Amino acid sequence: MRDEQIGAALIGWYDTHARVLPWRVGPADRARGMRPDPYRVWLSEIMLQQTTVAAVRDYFHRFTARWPDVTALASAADAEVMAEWAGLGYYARARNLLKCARAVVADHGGRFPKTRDRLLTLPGIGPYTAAAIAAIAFDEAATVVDGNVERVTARLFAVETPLPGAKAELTALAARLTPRERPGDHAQAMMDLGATICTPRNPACGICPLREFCKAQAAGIATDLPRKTPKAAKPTRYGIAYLGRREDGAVLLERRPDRGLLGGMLGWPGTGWTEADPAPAPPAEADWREVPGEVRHTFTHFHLVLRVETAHLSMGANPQRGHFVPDTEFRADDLPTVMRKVHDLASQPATGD
DNA sequence: TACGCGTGGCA
DNA sequence: TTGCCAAGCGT
Repeated sequence: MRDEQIGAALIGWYDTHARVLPWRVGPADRARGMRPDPYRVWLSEIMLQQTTVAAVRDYFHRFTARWPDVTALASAADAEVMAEWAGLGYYARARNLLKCARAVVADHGGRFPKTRDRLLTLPGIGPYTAAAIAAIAFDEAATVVDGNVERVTARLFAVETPLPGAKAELTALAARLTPRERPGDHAQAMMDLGATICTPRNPACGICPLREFCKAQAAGIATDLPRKTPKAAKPTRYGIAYLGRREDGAVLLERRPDRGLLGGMLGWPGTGWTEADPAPAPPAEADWREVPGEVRHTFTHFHLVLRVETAHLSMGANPQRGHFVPDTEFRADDLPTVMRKVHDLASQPATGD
């Protein structure tokens, strides 16, 4: 009974407070029978994995303008998609995005499968995304569990088990709240609540529609939940990046291997990134000069400090690594952010001292 | 199961 | 400045 009351309070709040988002069909339009486009739901959910709405918005508009449906995306060249994704991070998502689009076209007639279990078989679609697409696009009563739902549920039921160990327990509790009616709106309501009211720090319990049901609020421990097992400290790694420019303005770039860090993306040739001082490894014979300053960047699990060296390369240069990209085709925005920072540092006018 | 995998905003 | 955090997935 209490679970149904919670669901009713949540959906009531959502009907009046739902955020307007480009990939969303609001409750009013939904009531008139409008359905969200599965392609747009899928694309947005992939982009939103571990990524904020603010960061996703422009990327979503560019992708849908350029590739309006899954067939168009499936036909795109790998390099075009990777370049369009540049800056958004977690580049395996972009590689899997293409794999998934091509699988939908090749194996499913260009239409997304409509059930959670079948969506789960597609590249880049895991438990969260499969449930989200099934619920939002196809009205399946799937339980959607992301970081927001974990936090809301942990507080609502005062679960003190630390994450990630509490995942199964929180999923079971979230499943109790999942309704047969409007499961997609319910899922989005849970996530909106977590994003705007039941936030990680300083939750706005005073205006929360679930306040009267919340055990953590009653116990005065809402801010402390969910508990988390502490993470290891990030080490610092060091490397050298080589920005070579030919007489005709072409720059020397290298496509990184599909697996691993920044997989499939363009970057500057360089040394490995190690905790020890890197041994120089220029990609071509030239008079390499160090650029004053350094690039600092932090990845998920380490800090990176990069020295940058530049050189003028002759028209006859035959680099051991990488390939020349003509001046007219090069755009720094096509690079992952750390590589764009290298370009920015090398492009700055000399400071004079 | 635990780790590798980006980036930008915020306190 | 630093660490934490965000609509996870693949291996």
